[in-house]
Amino acid sequence: MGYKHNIDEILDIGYDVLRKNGYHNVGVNQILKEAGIPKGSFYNFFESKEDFAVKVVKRYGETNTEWMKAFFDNSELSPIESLQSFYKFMIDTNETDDYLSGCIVNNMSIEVGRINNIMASKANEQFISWLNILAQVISKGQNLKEITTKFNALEIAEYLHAGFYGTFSRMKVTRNRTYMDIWYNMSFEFIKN
Amino acid sequence: MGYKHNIDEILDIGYDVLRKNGYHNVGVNQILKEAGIPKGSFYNFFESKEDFAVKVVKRYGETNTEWMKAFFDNSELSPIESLQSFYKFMIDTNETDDYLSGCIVNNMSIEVGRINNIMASKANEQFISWLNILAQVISKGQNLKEITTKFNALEIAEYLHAGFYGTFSRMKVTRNRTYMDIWYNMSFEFIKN
DNA sequence: AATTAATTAGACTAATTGGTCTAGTTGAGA
DNA sequence: TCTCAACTAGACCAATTAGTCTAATTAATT
Repeated sequence: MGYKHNIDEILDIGYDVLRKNGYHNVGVNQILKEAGIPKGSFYNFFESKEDFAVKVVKRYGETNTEWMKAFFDNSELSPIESLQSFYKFMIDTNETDDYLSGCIVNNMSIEVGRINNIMASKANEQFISWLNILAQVISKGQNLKEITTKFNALEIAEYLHAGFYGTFSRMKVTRNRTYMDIWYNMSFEFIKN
Repeated sequence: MGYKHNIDEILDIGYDVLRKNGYHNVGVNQILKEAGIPKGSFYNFFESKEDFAVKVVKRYGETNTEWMKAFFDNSELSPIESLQSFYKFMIDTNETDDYLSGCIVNNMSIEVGRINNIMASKANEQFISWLNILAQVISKGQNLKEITTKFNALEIAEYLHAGFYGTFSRMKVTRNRTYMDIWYNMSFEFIKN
């Protein structure tokens, strides 16, 4: 049966709250309220607010890693086409979100990357894990001569995905997808062979 | 003579504090302490903490706009070379800062862009102002056939500069310039004719 | 010299912060 | 069925939050 509350459910709610509002702008009490748990349970599950936030990032990062793996494994498109369809999907997802939240790993990196070593290294971990999946697809595209070989696959992956992060800064203040679409068109024009 | 304290000096100190620590992680009392002013003076000069932060971003943005204008006006390099030297300088600047702070406009966009309309529009204003300067240089480079004409100057400017913002997320958690240098090499390789 | 508005100074406030503590409850294993 | 650790519950705490208020001081204007 288990007890009343479940860590993963709390982490999922925490993901929403932290992604939308950031780290320092959210109090523990707000998390308790949104998750519907008493403080005792929170501190039974997590050592501190920091520990909670790190675990939120970890869970999201790992879930997303699995999702990405499945996405590319199941794709019947060519490598470059599957990459394009991946980023198209990511941009569309942000549209349904009114372009306001962005990516929690990016948000945490910028807000607390400098002042919190544990969060910094956890965010970096997730990013690298995604990067390796992208690099594999890029590598396949290079072998098929779809993608430029001027740079190696991992570099192109980092270029693409961090470039995508740059679009979030613009999106959050312009609140539209204009620049994300420009980024998409230019990036794929540049890396195509 | 004037009074004891000066708004611009407070804003300059505020720039340092907010850039390094973010918005919600800094209290008004900390600003008072670092600037050496009493609370009465702060609330005499600024309506609120938000008003203060917006004015910090405005002042930095405008100062930087002037600096960029002078940088490109005084440059004796060709357009693409002056762009390269500009970004080289920006990367070096972050190195002296131990790669921890980044750009305040980017930081504020990510941390409070979603939840604070005034800050969002002020950050966007500064970004656009920089963008226009970059676009002018890019346009010159396009006329000289140094830079690709596959995309218009403003699009390339936004692509370049927001891409550079993406590098900050990586920098803040990896705390080195590796990815910034990769970004630099790839971006200029891609936009060169 | 008198008046006035701007500025300085910091004590104070109500609300909120992250976190602790104790008491009671639950569920699984012996 | 008994035992014990995990969990639930929320009152409580010291510190901090953004912001207010009143009084004193300063500089410029009349």
